Amino acid sequence: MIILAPIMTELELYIHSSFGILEKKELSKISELFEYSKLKKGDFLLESGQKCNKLSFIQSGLLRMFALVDGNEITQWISTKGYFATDLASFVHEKSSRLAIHALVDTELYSISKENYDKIGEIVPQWHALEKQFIINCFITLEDRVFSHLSMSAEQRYQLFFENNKTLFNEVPLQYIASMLGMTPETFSRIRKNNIS
Amino acid sequence: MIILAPIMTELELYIHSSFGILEKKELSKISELFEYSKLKKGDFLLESGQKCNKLSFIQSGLLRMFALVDGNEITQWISTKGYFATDLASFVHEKSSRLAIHALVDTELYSISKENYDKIGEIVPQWHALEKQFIINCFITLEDRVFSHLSMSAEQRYQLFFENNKTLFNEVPLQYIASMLGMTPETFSRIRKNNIS
DNA sequence: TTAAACTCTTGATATTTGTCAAGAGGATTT
DNA sequence: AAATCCTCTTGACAAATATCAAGAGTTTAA
Repeated sequence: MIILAPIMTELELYIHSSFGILEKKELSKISELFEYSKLKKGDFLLESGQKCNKLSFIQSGLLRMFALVDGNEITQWISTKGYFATDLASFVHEKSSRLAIHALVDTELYSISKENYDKIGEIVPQWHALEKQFIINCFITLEDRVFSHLSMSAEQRYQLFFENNKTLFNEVPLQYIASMLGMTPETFSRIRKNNIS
Repeated sequence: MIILAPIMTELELYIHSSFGILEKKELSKISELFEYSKLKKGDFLLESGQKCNKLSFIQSGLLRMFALVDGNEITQWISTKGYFATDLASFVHEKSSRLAIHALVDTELYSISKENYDKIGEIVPQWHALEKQFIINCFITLEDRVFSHLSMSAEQRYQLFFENNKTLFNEVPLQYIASMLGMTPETFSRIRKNNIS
């Protein structure tokens, strides 16, 4: 892969903010492991039932992960620029995915195969520590999310999420956010009416 | 710490099943990093607001993690023999804990400090791989749990959990399981009445 | 071994949230 | 520019779940 300015920016930013500056040589070695691709709005990165054999770093755009349950789309998560997207269970255990991933807008990705992913740690030993930190943070985020379902009403979940993700509300269909928060679009709409601000 | 038979059994079992047999010397070095302790039923391993500065391996017994919200105890999780218990957010980021952890029955623990925990990887390099695997599995478990709140009714969550955790139902007050599944004890009781088996 | 404290259940009722149906406004396509 | 599809809203109603209150068994503690 040719090292493009964009990936240097986003990925570098990510790595830099995590464990400082790397040798240019190392950074280029890492970025060579990734493959650039584009998705048009609506394109699928992963279809339900497939094996998710790559991890994708979002250079720009938005991805939605969802599953089909009884004819209803359940939105698990929406991933934004600067984050990774994958079905971790499928990626790690090489089993078919319950989730589909599609692009909510035109999206640029840098994707890495499982095989290449394992090479990162060989190139940059600090990677393992970063990776661990990253997964732990994902874990904590999910723990908070479970907690919100145990202790909060739909309205409270809405308010908390709105405070922390205001920009997302202008970027994606609200029905997806509703689903992600565990409520119907109708309930979501009514809650919004009571929270005009 | 003197290496007792019990920790050899449970911890060894855990490590063995994960990455095979270690040199006895290494295993003993690891277990020396842990400290044995006992909790009586009702004793607290961690009180809400404290920093959780250790990770505890449960040799025997049961621990419940919960938070107090508006005077209601929200049970986040119940940990059993052979698993670790900690407030990961507090342990990793050294901030005060939202959760309290107490013993539901007399419980034996092997606890390790953050400082000593980091030494494990120095003694057994494979530890990092195991640790990563472990955290990922926890992540996947939580992801499934979130999914259950997005796509399932209280009754379905009950049924799923019951199928996978039948023994727990005879070991702990059911109200804790109800809370952990995100419903009141009354709803839980009514669901059980409809699921006599 | 009695009293107190838990734990679970059940009923009556209130609240929250979902379902169904219809329509308005925007965006996209032809 | 019209037709079509999306997206969001709203209303009426239904279903799921919570709340409150009381009571019956159990367990725990004095």
